Amino acid sequence: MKVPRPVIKRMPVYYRCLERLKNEGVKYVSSQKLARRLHLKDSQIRKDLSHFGKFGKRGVGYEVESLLNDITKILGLHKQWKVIVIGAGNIGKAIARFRALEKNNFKVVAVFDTDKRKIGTELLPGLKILDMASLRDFVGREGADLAILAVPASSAQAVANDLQKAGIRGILCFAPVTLNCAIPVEYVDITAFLKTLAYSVLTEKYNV
Amino acid sequence: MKVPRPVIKRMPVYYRCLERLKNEGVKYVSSQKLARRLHLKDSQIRKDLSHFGKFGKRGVGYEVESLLNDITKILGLHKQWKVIVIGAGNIGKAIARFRALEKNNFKVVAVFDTDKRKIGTELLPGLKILDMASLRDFVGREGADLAILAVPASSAQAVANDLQKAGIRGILCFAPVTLNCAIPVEYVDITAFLKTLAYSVLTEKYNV
DNA sequence: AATATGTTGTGAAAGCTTTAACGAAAAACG
DNA sequence: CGTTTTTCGTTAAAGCTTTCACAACATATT
Ligand SMILES: NC(=O)c1ccc[n+]([C@@H]2O[C@H](COP(=O)([O-])OP(=O)(O)OC[C@H]3O[C@@H](n4cnc5c(N)ncnc54)[C@H](O)[C@@H]3O)[C@@H](O)[C@H]2O)c1
Ligand SMILES: NC(=O)c1ccc[n+]([C@@H]2O[C@H](COP(=O)([O-])OP(=O)(O)OC[C@H]3O[C@@H](n4cnc5c(N)ncnc54)[C@H](O)[C@@H]3O)[C@@H](O)[C@H]2O)c1
Repeated sequence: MKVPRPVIKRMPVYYRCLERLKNEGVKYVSSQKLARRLHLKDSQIRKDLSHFGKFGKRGVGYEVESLLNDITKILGLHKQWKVIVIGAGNIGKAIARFRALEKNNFKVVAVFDTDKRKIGTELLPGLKILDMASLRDFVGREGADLAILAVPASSAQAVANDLQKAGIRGILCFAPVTLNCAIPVEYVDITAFLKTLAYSVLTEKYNV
Repeated sequence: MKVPRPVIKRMPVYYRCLERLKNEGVKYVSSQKLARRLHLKDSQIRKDLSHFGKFGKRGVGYEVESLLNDITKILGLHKQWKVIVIGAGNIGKAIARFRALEKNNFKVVAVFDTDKRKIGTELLPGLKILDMASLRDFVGREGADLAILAVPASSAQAVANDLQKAGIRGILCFAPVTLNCAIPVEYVDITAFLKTLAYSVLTEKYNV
């Protein structure tokens, strides 16, 4: 039975909130307390979790650490995902250097570019920028599951095609385009977020 | 009458597709052709646009350039938005250097940080990193509408409070937290996108 | 042991969004 | 000039998601 996409999009939000609670030393949390922190309805949280099983204890709530483990499994974060970054420009470098990814079990194993001046330079100890020409070999040899696409919009579709051929199974796309792909794609169009934000500011009602 | 959020989230997608068509020299486009490019239903595009007015011509479609102008107005992109970036780290610098923002009428007017070693250094010609202590003065004096929040999660809420007090009207938040704010906030939690992507890869059905 | 309080999981209702269907308009064509 | 083709804007239906409401269970209290 298919889980609705809005539910899937909220799971990482629960995850990060539980992680925080765990660090704060909180042992148990109710759907109501979670809801207050996340500006959601408690019934929504319970319904969301019910898609995957029963994790709570009536009268008590959810054990923070065990629910966190359950969500980790649900999202598939108990095994490490190997990630490659395509495009060692502004955004590609920022992400490759972002160490918190590893805490979430996403490991950046390589960065690729076509720019001869960049190829061979070291972004982090042990993380050299590789030639796009070696993409297919690399993925075949070292294995990689996901790709973060940080190239100009004009080359995004071509690169996406290469990624699929190389055996990549999912793409996180920063370029402002809609890709034609047979594998899952998530889009992070930052200018689109700003536009949505601009609209919200313009139409905002006086609230809270 | 309130426009549904899913509609607002699609408007920037229409925008970027029309921009592309304009560059390709296309003069007219039908909802069907747009739908095919964007993997949507034509009826959805027509319905979405109908929330804002009548932009098409029966039997013909939409005039690319004029629809682009209309969407520009709808999203409030005909006037320039002054944007400040908070946190001159990996992601903050990448965004401050991202020139395409200006084409969309978002102008990064300042970058702020608390790190004494960074303050005063120049990120781009004419774009110095300023001291957080001068935030309120700056916003009061120069004016700024939106803030891009690129500080560690641990300080995000405190900074958000400062931003509101300074008069900022909307926040684009890269930190993996849910903020308590009275102004509009959009979240860009990159690890959350990766988690959603991981889930999709795991549960993918063999398709297309 | 009985009562009070708290909280989950879930079925049903309400609310919202997408899709289908079609009349009305615009252009193209013979 | 009437007919055909195309495509919009809109109403209504279908489909999906959120919220409500409550029985069932868990613990604490007296
Ligand atoms: N920088 C940002 O803050 C930002 C924000 C939102 C979106 N984006 C988007 O992210 C993408 C990258 O932006 P950026 O600012 O990092 O650009 P950039 O120009 O700094 O970097 C792009 C990199 O991709 C490389 N490249 C180009 N074609 C390639 C190919 N076919 N294969 C492999 N590598 C290739 C270039 O050599 C360059 O190093 C763009 O699509 C942009 O619209 C960037
Ligand atoms: N780098 C990435 O690719 C990436 C991806 C996803 C999310 N994020 C998130 O974005 C945020 C920033 O990430 P980063 O990698 O750029 O971190 P970073 O450590 O490189 O940069 C953070 C910057 O914020 C500054 N800072 C700290 N406290 C501040 C305060 N109170 N006021 C003003 N400035 C302050 C620091 O001096 C530093 O320059 C984090 O919340 C992170 O989780 C980053």
